[in-house]
Amino acid sequence: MSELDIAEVADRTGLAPSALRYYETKGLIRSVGRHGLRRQYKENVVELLSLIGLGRKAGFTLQDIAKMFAPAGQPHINRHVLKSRAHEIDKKIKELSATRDLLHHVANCPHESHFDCAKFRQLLRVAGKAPF
Amino acid sequence: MSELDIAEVADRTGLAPSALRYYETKGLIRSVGRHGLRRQYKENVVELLSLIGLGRKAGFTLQDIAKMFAPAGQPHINRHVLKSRAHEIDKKIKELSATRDLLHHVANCPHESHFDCAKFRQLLRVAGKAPF
DNA sequence: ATGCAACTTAAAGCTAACTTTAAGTCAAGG
DNA sequence: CCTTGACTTAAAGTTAGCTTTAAGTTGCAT
Repeated sequence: MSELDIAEVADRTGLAPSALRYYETKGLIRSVGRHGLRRQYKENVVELLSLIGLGRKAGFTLQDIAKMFAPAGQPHINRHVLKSRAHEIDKKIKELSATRDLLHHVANCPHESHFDCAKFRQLLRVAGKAPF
Repeated sequence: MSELDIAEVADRTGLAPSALRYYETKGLIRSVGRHGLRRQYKENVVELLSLIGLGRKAGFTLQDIAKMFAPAGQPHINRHVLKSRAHEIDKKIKELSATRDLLHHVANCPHESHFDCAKFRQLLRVAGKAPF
C-alpha cells in the first residue's frame, strides 16, 4: 500500500511530527487513517508539503496557504496574488542587496564615524534607512 | 539647545515612542534627561537609530546590536561578523530569487499538476524545496 | 502476557520585538 | 488654579509557528 506513517513523512520532509499535526489542525494536510493511534498519510502528502514549504518561503502565512489548497477540494490559486508576491520578493531582494552592500562597506570603511563617510551616507539613502 | 523630546525623535525616525522606550530598556539608546517626565535625547540619537535600523534589516537581534554599540563607550564592531552576515544575506537573496522564479512559473504554467511539469520540478530542486 | 518505543491528546510554553492597558504625573495655556 | 494633552510606569498582551509537557494508548517483539 502507498500509505505513510507520520514518522516516515517526518523523515522524508524534515518536518517534526508535531509540525505535521499542527498543519493538520490548520487544515493544510490531512491524514487518511490511523495505525493504532498513528496517523497515516497518502504518499502525495510529501509533494503537498513541499508546496507548503514553497509558500512559506514566499512569505505566505499558513492560513493563506490553507486557503490556496482549498478547505476541501481543488486548489484555489490566484495568479495575481502569486505575481504580486513575486513582486514583493523582488523588492525585498533589492532591499537586502542594499543592506549587504552597506554591511560590506561598514566592514571595510576606515572612517572614524560612518556618518562622516559620504559613501556610507549615500548607501544608507539607497537602503532607505537614512534619517536625512 | 540640541535636545530632542521623545515625540520629536519618534517623528523623525518613524518609530513609536513605546519602541524608543523599549530600546532604552534594552540598552540600545539612552536619554540625556527629562522635561517633566518626558525623555530628552541628544540629536545624534537619530543617526544611532538609523544604524540600529540597518542592523535590524541585516537580521541582527536587538541584543546583538546592543553589544555592537557597547554597553557604555565606543562601538565594538567585528568586521568578520559583518562580513559573514553579508554572506548570509547573499545566500538569502539567492534563495529568494529562486522562490520568486518559482512563483512566476506557477502563476504562468498551464500544467494540471505542477508536479507533472518538468520545469517546476527543476525549479523546486534549485529552490532546495524538492522532496526528490 | 508484558515491556517498551513511539506515538496520541490538550494545553501550556516559547521567541522576538514591540504594543496595549491602566493608573498616574507633569508643563503649559487659558 | 485648573484643565488638557502628552507623556510616564509596570505588567500583561500580541503574533506566528511551532515545541514541550504530562498523562495516556498502542502495536509489536520478547
